[in-house]
Amino acid sequence: MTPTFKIDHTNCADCPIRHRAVCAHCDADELEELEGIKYYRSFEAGQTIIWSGDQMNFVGSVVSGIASLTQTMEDGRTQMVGLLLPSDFVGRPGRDSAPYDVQATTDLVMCCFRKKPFEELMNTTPHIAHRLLQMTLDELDAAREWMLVLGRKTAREKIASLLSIIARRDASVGQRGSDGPIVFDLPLTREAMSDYLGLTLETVSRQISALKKDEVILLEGKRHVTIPDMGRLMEEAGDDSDGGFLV
Amino acid sequence: MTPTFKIDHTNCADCPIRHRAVCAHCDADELEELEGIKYYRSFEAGQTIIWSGDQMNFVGSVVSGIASLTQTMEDGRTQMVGLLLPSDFVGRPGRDSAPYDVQATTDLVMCCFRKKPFEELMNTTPHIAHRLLQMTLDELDAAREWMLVLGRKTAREKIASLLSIIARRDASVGQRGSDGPIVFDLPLTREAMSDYLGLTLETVSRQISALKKDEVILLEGKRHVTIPDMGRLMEEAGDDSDGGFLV
DNA sequence: GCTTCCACTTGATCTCTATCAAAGCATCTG
DNA sequence: CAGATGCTTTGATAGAGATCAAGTGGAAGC
Repeated sequence: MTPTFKIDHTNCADCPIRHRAVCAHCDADELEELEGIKYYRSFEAGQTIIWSGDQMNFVGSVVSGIASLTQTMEDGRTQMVGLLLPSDFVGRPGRDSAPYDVQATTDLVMCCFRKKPFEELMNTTPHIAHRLLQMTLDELDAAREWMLVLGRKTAREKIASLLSIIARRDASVGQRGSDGPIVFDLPLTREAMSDYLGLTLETVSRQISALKKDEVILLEGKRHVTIPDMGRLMEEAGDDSDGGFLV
Repeated sequence: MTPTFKIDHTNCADCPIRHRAVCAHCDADELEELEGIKYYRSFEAGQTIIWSGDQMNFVGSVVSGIASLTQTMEDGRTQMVGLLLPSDFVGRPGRDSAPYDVQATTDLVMCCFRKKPFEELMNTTPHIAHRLLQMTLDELDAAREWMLVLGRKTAREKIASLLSIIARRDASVGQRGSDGPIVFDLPLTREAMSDYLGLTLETVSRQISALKKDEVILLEGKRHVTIPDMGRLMEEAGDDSDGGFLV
């Protein structure tokens, strides 16, 4: 349901970026110009990539690892407002400063493009502008879906919602549509989850324990999750079985 | 801080649409083509314009009145995910169906464009595509700012946040930057506010009474609000005094 | 004028989640 | 191995907001 542009990845083995991203590898034919302004950056877990208010002189995609967008109040309360998984786009063409902190939640590699030349390219290449609009609409959908989670769901439903997003994005590659169990490692600390869900880390821990006790999920160690029945998890999340499209 | 495109409205008296919208009036020079596919629609308060999942065969701007975007869970819990004030854009170029209900919160007039021709125009007119991207980025910023409100603010802060948005968007026209009191009529019922804020209507009512008792706001009747000190209200909202850019 | 209706207010109580506090359990360090 | 450190779990308690239940007040209709 997601892909707006069908990109053929068969000749693109070393490209980690999936359909939604703007990627020099995938579009080498039409976007050779990007090669010149492209560079890679690595970050360590915990590192802040951009502070809220800073100049942001690049755009880019996540290659590997996880980044988060967070907003912070003066008194220290924080809310994660976006979770960037591999292939997700970061950047605000036409804008100068970042309205939120961007942090590396795990070790992270990004594929960046200098903003100025990227914008020029965008202005002369309708294709890119169009694709960016589609990506931004996707992000907007995800943000709005998440508003329902934050505003109206219980702690237990919030956890189930988060798990089902991560399961779908992280683990389902190669398992699409299968009914079997889904297995993955949680890429977030309990604290990061609490920042995303508008909860405290204690509540996150308690609800995860409860879902485990009720066998909605199986836990090995603290991070290794097995979901025996995805449908059951989505019921717990309060989603209709159809399944959304978050983040 | 908001306008990305400076449009001169001095010769545009009958155009209700402000800087952020795509508007045939304002851009008559370059967008004459739009005239042919433009039409107006009126709705009564309470009417549903689009149901979640429906085909959405137009895009458009709010001319007068207020519309809301809401998501609903199977058990009836609802969350408003967007509030559309005059000049705001509705529509998802490139998408077929709506992911949420669109409702007229007050009597409403919209300026619509048939989607197909609008999209064709968009594909051949980089200017429009570019402007749409900017508008979508604005909406994304607003949605993310609202995630902080939903996830981390107290009921009192939520109400103050909502009042300060409405005050800035609704009443400040012609009062920009002034330090004097701000006066406006609340365009939302207590229930609509509760849907927007992730609260119950009783809590909304109690917190409004509390803000009134503490003289953060003055109330005449149930809807007529005076804000004697905007700075005070924004402190109550937990915003830094700079002031955000919501909705 | 009286009734009805609707949006709103206010009160009493309950419950979920936050808060405060302590302890468990890996991994790393010396 | 002992100790430190970081992430996590669990327990006890408190508090913000939900829920249930009346009641108010203004506008519309008869």
